[in-house]
Amino acid sequence: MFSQSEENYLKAIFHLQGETDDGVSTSSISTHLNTKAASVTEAVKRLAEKKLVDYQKYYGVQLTETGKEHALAVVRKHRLWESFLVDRLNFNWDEVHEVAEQLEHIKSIKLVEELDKFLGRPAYDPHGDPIPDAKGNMPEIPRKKLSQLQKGDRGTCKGFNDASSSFLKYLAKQQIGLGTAVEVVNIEKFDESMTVRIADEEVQLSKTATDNIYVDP
Amino acid sequence: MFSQSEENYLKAIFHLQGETDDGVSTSSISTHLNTKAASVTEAVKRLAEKKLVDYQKYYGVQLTETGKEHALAVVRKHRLWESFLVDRLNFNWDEVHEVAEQLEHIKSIKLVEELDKFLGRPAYDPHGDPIPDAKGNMPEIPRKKLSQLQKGDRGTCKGFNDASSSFLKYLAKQQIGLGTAVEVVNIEKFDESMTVRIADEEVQLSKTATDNIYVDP
DNA sequence: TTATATTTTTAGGTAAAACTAACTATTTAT
DNA sequence: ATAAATAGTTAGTTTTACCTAAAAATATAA
Ligand SMILES: [Mn+2]
Ligand SMILES: [Mn+2]
Ligand SMILES: [Mn+2]
Ligand SMILES: [Mn+2]
Repeated sequence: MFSQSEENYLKAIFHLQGETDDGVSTSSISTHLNTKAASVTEAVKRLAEKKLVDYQKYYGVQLTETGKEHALAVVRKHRLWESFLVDRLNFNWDEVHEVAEQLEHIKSIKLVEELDKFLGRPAYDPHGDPIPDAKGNMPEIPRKKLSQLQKGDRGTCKGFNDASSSFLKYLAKQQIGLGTAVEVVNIEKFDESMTVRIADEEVQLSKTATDNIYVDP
Repeated sequence: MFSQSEENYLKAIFHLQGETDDGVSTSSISTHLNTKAASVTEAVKRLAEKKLVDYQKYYGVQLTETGKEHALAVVRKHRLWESFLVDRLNFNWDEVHEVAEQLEHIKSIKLVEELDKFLGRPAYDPHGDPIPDAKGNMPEIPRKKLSQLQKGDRGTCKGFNDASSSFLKYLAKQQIGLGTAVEVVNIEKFDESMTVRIADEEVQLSKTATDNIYVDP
């Protein structure tokens, strides 16, 4: 149906689209996928041709309904496979993302359905991200970036951006995991770094780090 | 490391090489992979460049030691995934081959090792084919094509060529499976079709069918 | 042993997916 | 409002992987 490259673009656009409803820029896609903006322009033209995105020159792209459906199907597979690797094959949560990047492109509706059943229809992946069901629905969990909290705020870790294994290893070292309670002790003005209390221990977290930690306030 | 296309060529050459030690023809590869001979010529040049095959113009290709190792790694993955699909995900043996054709290209040594462990290190896949171990060793099971038996010979089914789902469905309908005892009742001269006895029932099998059934005489 | 048939390779194309360099449109700052 | 900076597109290449048609080599048959 669609190529791996096309699926990667759809997924990237889906993630970058977030809440806002204005177009996703080619440069943000190129950063996300480690390609060059010129390559993205070509790619989105092909996607527009196939009615997977709406594309307006110089004003970015947006997924069509079909495009979004397919992106969600890929996200579903990615998160199910990550769950499989951690829950059944003894992988650590910090070493599954790369493999899931490959597995998410396997084409077989039956495989996804049976895998989901086999895993007991998990609602969240190992990084706390919700797993869409076969129809593309997923629980809207209220969560913020840790970086959005103010001094004095408390919250519980609900998810982490799993794109980098080194980040997840770093979290493990800091004793931060799903469900960990955090309290913002201080925020440095000049670099937005944060001091947080985790079970009586105080740790320093960079803005880069707090941007990739999701909390339920 | 190697592309899906390259891996498919290596696997095809491995299967076509069989016992004989003369070169595999480009046309046989093209038939096997549903491509054109011209495409194969180009592909084997690339493989020869990478020292995965020895190629002599007009005289076919042979896998190098490295090429064979990699082919066996792909075969190992293919058969492990088929086992996973049948043993754990409720797939039928006749619907796993196509999916395994995709899964065999996933690159992760840990994944293969953990999958193997998870499945209890199976020795055979659902079609009776031996699964190579991590080093590429697999049991040399003595087996012949059913088509090689003579009138009056008996044997036990030890494997089936799983490339076509329709063939496996046909076998199921004829009540032929792994371990089934067969006796050659008659062979027609003109089309080499065979009459075999299976548990008191007599069935007619075409040469195409008997070429794809392996037996232990 | 020559002629014919078959197989294989070469030559020339196409399409996807990437790249760099150059150009153009939009945004921002003066 | 204009100029400079930034972002985005176009043009021209490259590599992989396929194709068809034509040419060349090998195999076979008279
Ligand atoms: Mn992931
Ligand atoms: Mn994840
Ligand atoms: Mn198979
Ligand atoms: Mn098999």
